[in-house]
Amino acid sequence: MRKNQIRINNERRILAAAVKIFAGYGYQGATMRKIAEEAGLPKANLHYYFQTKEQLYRQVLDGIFKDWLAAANTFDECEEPVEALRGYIETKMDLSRKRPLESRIWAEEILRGAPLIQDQLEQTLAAWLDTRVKRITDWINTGTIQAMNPRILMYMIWAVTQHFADFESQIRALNQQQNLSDEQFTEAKKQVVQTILKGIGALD
Amino acid sequence: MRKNQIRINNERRILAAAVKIFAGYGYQGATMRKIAEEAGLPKANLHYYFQTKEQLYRQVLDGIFKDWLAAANTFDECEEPVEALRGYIETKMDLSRKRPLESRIWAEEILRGAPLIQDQLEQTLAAWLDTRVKRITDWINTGTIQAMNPRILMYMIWAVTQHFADFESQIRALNQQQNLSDEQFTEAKKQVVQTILKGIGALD
DNA sequence: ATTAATCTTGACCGTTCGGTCAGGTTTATT
DNA sequence: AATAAACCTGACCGAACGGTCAAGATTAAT
Repeated sequence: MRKNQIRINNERRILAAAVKIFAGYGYQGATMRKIAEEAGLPKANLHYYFQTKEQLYRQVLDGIFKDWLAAANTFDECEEPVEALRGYIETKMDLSRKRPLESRIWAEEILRGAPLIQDQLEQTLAAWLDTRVKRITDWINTGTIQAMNPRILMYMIWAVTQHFADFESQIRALNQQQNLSDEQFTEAKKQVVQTILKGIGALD
Repeated sequence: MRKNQIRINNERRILAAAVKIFAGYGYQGATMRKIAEEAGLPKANLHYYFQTKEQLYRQVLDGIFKDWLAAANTFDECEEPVEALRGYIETKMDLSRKRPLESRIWAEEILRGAPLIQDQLEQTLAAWLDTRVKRITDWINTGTIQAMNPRILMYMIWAVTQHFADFESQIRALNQQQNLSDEQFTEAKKQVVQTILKGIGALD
């Protein structure tokens, strides 16, 4: 069932254009015309590969969701809480840095009440979170880290790491109209890791 | 220059409806028809009080911005860093709890690159932040709290506190399809305060 | 009671939206 | 070389958008 190369190429081009436009304008603000222009294809051609705007948007969301879950590898690979959490926070921060558009699309979807991905949240993401909550609970029970609500810890990590992508324009306005430099971002990453790990009693 | 009571009432009704609709659908997804329906007025009447959709949206944003800055009072009134930061974090958390719609409108505006409020961010908010950064720097210089980048601390506080409003639908999906109860929210607030204050070495 | 100012609204306008389709072109198969 | 399958696209469609306006209703001022 190998797909034709033409189809592969064009679907990729359209998806890449769709990420840019959906991130820049939101689902409602994005138009098939703009996406077609960005992709360098006539609008009717988009509808040949993706029947509707919603289907195109769903495929974009699916790709983001996969990356999102894949970022958890570091978390699972490490035995010790400090290493696991540090790795996970750093991976999420790097993801925010390298793929801010995807983060913003995700954020907007959640902001609107997650109309298209509620099932994925309730099924896949909930199961994903449960597994990690169990690991953290084990650490707490063995006295490796202090007692706390693991879910709230995860919410805090998500909030902070994604903030650097989602609120990039606010941070830029507060940083002399300049995006964070690599040095500034590295400093931020370090401070975020330090504050959270120390905040839960895993450091010092 | 007292405004007529009719005008006062209708402007208030329209603004309240606009907050609901803009928060629920985003700027592009919100329509004057929906806002009019929510307000219980004919669409043409909206245009009598607010010439354009953008002007209505601007007034909504202005109101949010004022609340946003007003939340800083606790921060300024306290001498000690622990009290000041705890008060500010708790106030922002309570704001997220009580006015999630406004938080979401703000978040969406920033997400889209802050096209309408860039000036306010660069002027008013930047000045506001500078003042607080100076206070935190003083605390650091007098050894009351450990060395760190105060701006990053503020970004972390904003990220976490607003997350509970902006990502409410995600948190709900991960909490047995139930919004956080008052007890759960109180626990979250406590843990957020604890983690951040301990994380910057202001506790223990 | 009269006038002026303010408020109300159904009907309408040009534009843009997502989506369709017929008919032509290119590519793959034999 | 012939046929089939896949791909391409300009022109078009009905619906919904933000916004306008003239004419009537209500309120305020004298």
